[in-house]
Amino acid sequence: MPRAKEFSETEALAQAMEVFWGKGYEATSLQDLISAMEISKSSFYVTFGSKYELFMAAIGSYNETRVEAAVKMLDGEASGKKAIENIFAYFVEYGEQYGERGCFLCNCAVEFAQRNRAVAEQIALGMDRIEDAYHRAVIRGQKAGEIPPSRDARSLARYLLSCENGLLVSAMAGMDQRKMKEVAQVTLMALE
Amino acid sequence: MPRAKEFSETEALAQAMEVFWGKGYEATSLQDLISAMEISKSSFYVTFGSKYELFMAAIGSYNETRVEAAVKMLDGEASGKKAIENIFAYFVEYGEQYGERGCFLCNCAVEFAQRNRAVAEQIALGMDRIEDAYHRAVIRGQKAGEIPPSRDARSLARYLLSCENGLLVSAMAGMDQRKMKEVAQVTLMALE
DNA sequence: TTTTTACTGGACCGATTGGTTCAGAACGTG
DNA sequence: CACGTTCTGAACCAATCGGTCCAGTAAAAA
Repeated sequence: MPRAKEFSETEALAQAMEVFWGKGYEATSLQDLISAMEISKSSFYVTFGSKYELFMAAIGSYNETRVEAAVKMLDGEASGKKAIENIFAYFVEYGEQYGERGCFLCNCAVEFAQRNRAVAEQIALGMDRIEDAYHRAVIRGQKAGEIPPSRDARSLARYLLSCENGLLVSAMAGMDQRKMKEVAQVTLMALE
Repeated sequence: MPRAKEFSETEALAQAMEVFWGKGYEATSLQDLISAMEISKSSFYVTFGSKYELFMAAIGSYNETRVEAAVKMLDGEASGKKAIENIFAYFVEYGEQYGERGCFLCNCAVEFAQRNRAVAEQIALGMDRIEDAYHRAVIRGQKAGEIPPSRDARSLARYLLSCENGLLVSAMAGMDQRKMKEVAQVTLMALE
């Protein structure tokens, strides 16, 4: 009977995602990928089909891990306002890490979205999940009296997502942690 | 004596910028460039040196034209608040155009900034110009009593720049014009 | 007309790109 | 052991990459 698999498909995919995240699609060569994934070229093609297919899977992996983690951060906190403050503090604190490579979805949007509908759809999927999580947090905050109920919750959610994107892109453009903190503070005044 | 130049260097550069802006550095081939610039490969290398040097010049060209135009929009309006509202309205209105390719500086930051200091510096140059223009507009607004003087003008300026970046990236990620308008409205409430 | 420069097209370069194929080693199971 | 499967390394592919070089043409001024 069959020989056992020697590498974890999901682990290799996670490694590939890291490379794509850090370098972008075009700048990532097959060599980069198989080196990071620690599999042979043959295994690569047998398992993942092509560079492009792997890339699509990598976005999926990002949605299932990183996006899901952000959503859980937002849903996990009882106080909606606190949850939003926490996640922005997280982005600022890990600004060095995120500053280096930003948000994978945003990066993909910049590099790809206008030329490739399938990529655009995958991106929209992840973005919508975050927006919905912001929305739930805002509603929670409004019910608890932390956030003025006069504001439209959906608009606020989209605003927060857009600001998050802006903050991470700005970090890539060279904004340091101190300035990011300032910007986050101003951003969150919309919840007052 | 010499034969006259048959193509405008600055025009060709502007064409190249358009291509880089639309496709990014890595995805743009020499063929793409010389087709768009309508010059021969030989003229290309004699005039611009290399793909990389052209790219750097293209960022410079962007700073001198598009960034300068934005700065003039912000400085041109007597009312600081109005100026800021106008430029955000502009980004929303031309969201289709910008949605396709966003802000060139942001795109470069995403693709390049972490790996290349020279590119990062060029980007910072343009970003700083915009930030300063926002700053002047905020100060003007505060002096005119349109914007609460209690707010730190520099923080507000950075916030506005970051939100602008976020808005344009979100547009690339698929946000439509209506939602952009909503987000812009929420963003500008920070000036109340 | 000659000189000087601008410009072009095409041949050519080595390197790298993403991708294919295959013989054979490694290994768990029957 | 033998079978069935997984996995690897290397050889190989056509195409494209950015870049160089040059012979030759076009054009304006001397």
